[in-house]
Amino acid sequence: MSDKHEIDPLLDFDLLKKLVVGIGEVSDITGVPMRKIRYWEEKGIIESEKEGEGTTRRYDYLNIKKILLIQELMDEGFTLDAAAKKVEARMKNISKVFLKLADSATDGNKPE
Amino acid sequence: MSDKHEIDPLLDFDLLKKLVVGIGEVSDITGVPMRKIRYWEEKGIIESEKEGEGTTRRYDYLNIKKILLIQELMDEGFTLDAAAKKVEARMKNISKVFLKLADSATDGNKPE
DNA sequence: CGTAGATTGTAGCATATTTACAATCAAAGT
DNA sequence: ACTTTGATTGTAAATATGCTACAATCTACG
Repeated sequence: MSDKHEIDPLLDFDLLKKLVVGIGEVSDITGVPMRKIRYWEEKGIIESEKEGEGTTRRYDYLNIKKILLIQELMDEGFTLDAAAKKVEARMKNISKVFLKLADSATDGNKPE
Repeated sequence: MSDKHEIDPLLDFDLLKKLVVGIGEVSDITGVPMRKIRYWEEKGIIESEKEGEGTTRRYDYLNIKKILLIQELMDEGFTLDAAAKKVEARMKNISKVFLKLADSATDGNKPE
């Protein structure tokens, strides 16, 4: 009992967590140019994961969400740093929800 | 009222729907070799989306889930075709759940 | 051994991404 | 007008990733 996989979860968060896309996709999805995404990264605002050593950037759900939020705030007139700071706060909640869902999906059922 | 974005959804399904990854990522995520994925595709079992004309394959959550399920069944001894058929049935439910969540997230709140 | 189903290997070419250096552009200050 | 600062963009050369089309391999079964 409690093998690798329980039954069908409603949604496979284990899989969703692993979905990481390249910078081109992020650009397509968010409408933010690749070049700008790299720039934000240079400034330490975004942090993509790199698999091996000199490989390419990968972005997960949370990264992409963050990019979307920053862009929204800048459209409203915030500076990059201000937007980043504001988003940073919201990301804490967003991450918490996402990771919590992901975790509870992983261990199946836990009383406490 | 009812602009582009409502408030924070718990999860941004609109974004999740758009997450499509390259074949290399799928291979990393699922453990199924790229070559095999392409083979299954040749046989019509998997259908990746191609953006433009001669561009590269993209796989979304549902595609990847399907690949995982087929691999599981084959590990249990099913033939490729049998596994594909069996999975096809399960995918209907899985898709329904996913797309339903995605849709209800998109229109925010709809009585009927 | 022969056959069918399943998978793998690889060459040659096409597309995507990276890094690094530099240029641009708008708004604010003096 | 000139300069500064923050934000963004352009691009070349190298590396990484992916595509197609060919053929080869491997296993189970009669």
